[in-house]
Amino acid sequence: MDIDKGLYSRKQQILIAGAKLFHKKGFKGTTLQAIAQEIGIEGPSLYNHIKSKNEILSTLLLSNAQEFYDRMLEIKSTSETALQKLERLISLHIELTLKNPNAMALMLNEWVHLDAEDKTKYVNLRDSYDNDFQGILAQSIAEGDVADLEIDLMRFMMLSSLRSLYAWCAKYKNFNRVELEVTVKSVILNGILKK
Amino acid sequence: MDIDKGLYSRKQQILIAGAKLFHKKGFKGTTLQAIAQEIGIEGPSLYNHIKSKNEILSTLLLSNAQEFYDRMLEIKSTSETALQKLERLISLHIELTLKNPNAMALMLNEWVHLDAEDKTKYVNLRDSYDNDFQGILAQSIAEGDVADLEIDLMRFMMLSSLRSLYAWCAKYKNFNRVELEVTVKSVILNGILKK
DNA sequence: GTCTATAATGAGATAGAC
DNA sequence: GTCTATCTCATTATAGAC
Repeated sequence: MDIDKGLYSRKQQILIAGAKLFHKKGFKGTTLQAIAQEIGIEGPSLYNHIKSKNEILSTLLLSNAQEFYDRMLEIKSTSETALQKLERLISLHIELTLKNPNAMALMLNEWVHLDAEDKTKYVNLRDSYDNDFQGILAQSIAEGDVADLEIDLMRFMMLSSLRSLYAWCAKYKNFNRVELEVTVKSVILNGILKK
Repeated sequence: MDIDKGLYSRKQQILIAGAKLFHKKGFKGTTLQAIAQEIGIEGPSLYNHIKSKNEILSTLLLSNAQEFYDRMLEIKSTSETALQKLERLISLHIELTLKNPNAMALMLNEWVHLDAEDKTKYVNLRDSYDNDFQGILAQSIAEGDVADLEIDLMRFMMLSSLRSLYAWCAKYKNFNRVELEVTVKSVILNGILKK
């Protein structure tokens, strides 16, 4: 029983415990009994709050994917340069990683266990995000700020390191957030070589 | 039955099929029946070649982790500059990714399902590799080639994008390998900004 | 070495009392 | 809303014939 009962509704407690355990042991490796125990009730009691084990996963994944996509639309619609938008996207990843580290981990792998309908929704949201990300990257090449390299690969490498940041934050807990943002931006934009 | 019987021993066929299915559906989401079907036999027949389902996973993970570490020791022991060693490490990741894409995917996540003893071995190999990688990075900072930023984070971002490359290769099958290496090195070393 | 039959276990989900 | 008891099914692994 690790989760404060006073602050969160049972449903929220289940989602928090689910994210933590799905991250630690995988969706298939996590039992409902384990989730229930984490919040101090018995397994079958969960069914007063959820419809199925899969519902926990899909709620976590779809809400986070939706949040990423909503924020992308916001950033896309500003009148900044594409490079400024890229910097905002880096900040966005860091912001949402700090807010929801366990969910970030799930978004990399556990979506394969969604059932068909939710998987389609999830993949569509993710693909739309990736597409828009690449569109902004293309624009920043056109604007002369970014190097004209294989764009799929650039987008892929940027998103790979951004999407893995949850693991770094979990390991080095005493980092300074501002310094984290500055360093991540520098590594992505300028590379590791000394100028 | 996707795997040519003539070229590989049954044990090898099982490992190839296991890697493919563990990657696609996760270790816990893959049944022995599915692995058996992939090579054209029945589930229980697998036990003529393996001791348990877990043995398939541990063989895959430990042999690949060992190969990474052996190659690291080779590279470490050369008399090149640290920066040249970093470039060799980037090439190493690409080489092993192309040789064994499914195993690369497993190394990111599925190791959590190893049983205690193998998990310890695996984590030790991985940590040793990461340590040596960071040591070379530190040396290249000392040699004045690499920027003196938060070194844990630089190492982490480099390895995150290198370890995810299997997914890019799977999606863009018609890439040129030389161009891939050149682009990856450029993005990591010089960043995405136009010079 | 492969098969069919089956044991043994574990986990998602439901029923019904409180 | 939570509990205990139970159903049901899937899956790992074994036994023993061929």
